[in-house]
Amino acid sequence: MNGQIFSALAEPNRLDIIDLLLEGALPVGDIAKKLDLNQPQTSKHLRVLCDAGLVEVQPIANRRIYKIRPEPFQELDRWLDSYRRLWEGRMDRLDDYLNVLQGKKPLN
Amino acid sequence: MNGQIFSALAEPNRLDIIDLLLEGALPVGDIAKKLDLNQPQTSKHLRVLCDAGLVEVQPIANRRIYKIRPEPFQELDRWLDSYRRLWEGRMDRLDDYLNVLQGKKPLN
DNA sequence: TTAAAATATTCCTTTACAGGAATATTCCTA
DNA sequence: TAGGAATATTCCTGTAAAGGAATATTTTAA
Repeated sequence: MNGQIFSALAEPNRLDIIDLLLEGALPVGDIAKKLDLNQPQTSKHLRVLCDAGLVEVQPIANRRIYKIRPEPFQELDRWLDSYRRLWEGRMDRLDDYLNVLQGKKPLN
Repeated sequence: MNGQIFSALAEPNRLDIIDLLLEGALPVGDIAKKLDLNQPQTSKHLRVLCDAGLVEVQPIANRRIYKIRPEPFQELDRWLDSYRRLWEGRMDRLDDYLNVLQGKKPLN
């Protein structure tokens, strides 16, 4: 799992940008206006999101339209797969650990 | 979506800790040893993970056993739901935006 | 009740990063 | 081709957070 994705999404404004772009691609100015950010910060956040591969740009005339790239979300989804077993109850390794302790089995 | 989760996972060592705990609950010392971290840093990272709700503790004798809490991962999973439409091809809003431009339809 | 093991916390320093303001760049249009 | 709109970049500053070292705390065991 690529940690850069988490870093990019850790910043609240960037998470907002992503959630906004889910509704559709937008140029920088619209993003800034809708989220009440000023333009330079918006561009900077978009830069980070771009570097992390979370969004991509398509220039149209004067503007640069940003849209979400699905790939990192797919990667996140695959990573989460490993954790689904957790809440599907097939795994309570704390109990396992307790058993290890009681059975005196070494832990490596 | 709670951004604290992303912040907690943005730190590489913490992501490693989470991936390690997926294999089973462990006390601090074992985590430190397996990841080649020193003990204080490990405790500090576990603190952050705890505050974010990603892990929980159960004291056993001298030790404190850390294990993953499934809930935040479920939250992440639900959040990702909104994005699954993206890679299922039911959504290419960049095209939508282009149509808006061509059709002179206002964008709000 | 004292020593030692396991863990948590504090203090300090350094670094990364977000925001603000100003400016540079790019591209269209008249 | 000059001006303006849209966007990107740079510089500066303040702040949050990570790592190291030392120390405090808790719990067990003798």
